Amino acid sequence: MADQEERVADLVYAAARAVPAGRVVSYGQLAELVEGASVTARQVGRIMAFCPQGVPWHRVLGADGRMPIAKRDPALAALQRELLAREGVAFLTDGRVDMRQCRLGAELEQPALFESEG
DNA sequence: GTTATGACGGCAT
DNA sequence: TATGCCGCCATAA
Repeated sequence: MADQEERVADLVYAAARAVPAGRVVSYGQLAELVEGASVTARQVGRIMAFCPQGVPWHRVLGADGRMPIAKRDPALAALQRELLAREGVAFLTDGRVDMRQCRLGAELEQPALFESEG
């Protein structure tokens, strides 16, 4: 059914909306957050390309913190970086997002970073 | 039907 | 750290 595609999209959007400000998730991670449907990072990318209003699409990045969106529209990459910066997301000198501490659940995966760094 | 590419991810070198 | 390769699913040529 074609509705299945919209169904999956809705789930992806819901998962994206669940991402709090100042936090980011990778396409693959967002796909993992989606429950009730088998979604891959590719699909998330395709779906996020047509995300409606109210969806924090800027909080979705590549697994390495880069913005592949730039190939679609460099302006969006700049906008994304601006929105993330306003939310307090840390950026690296490489221009990438600091997934180490901004990734959703980072404190659960790399607690050491929050212990030594403080 | 095959090949190539894409808002991706992981592993090997 | 940087490159290269493959897997994944969907769309276009």
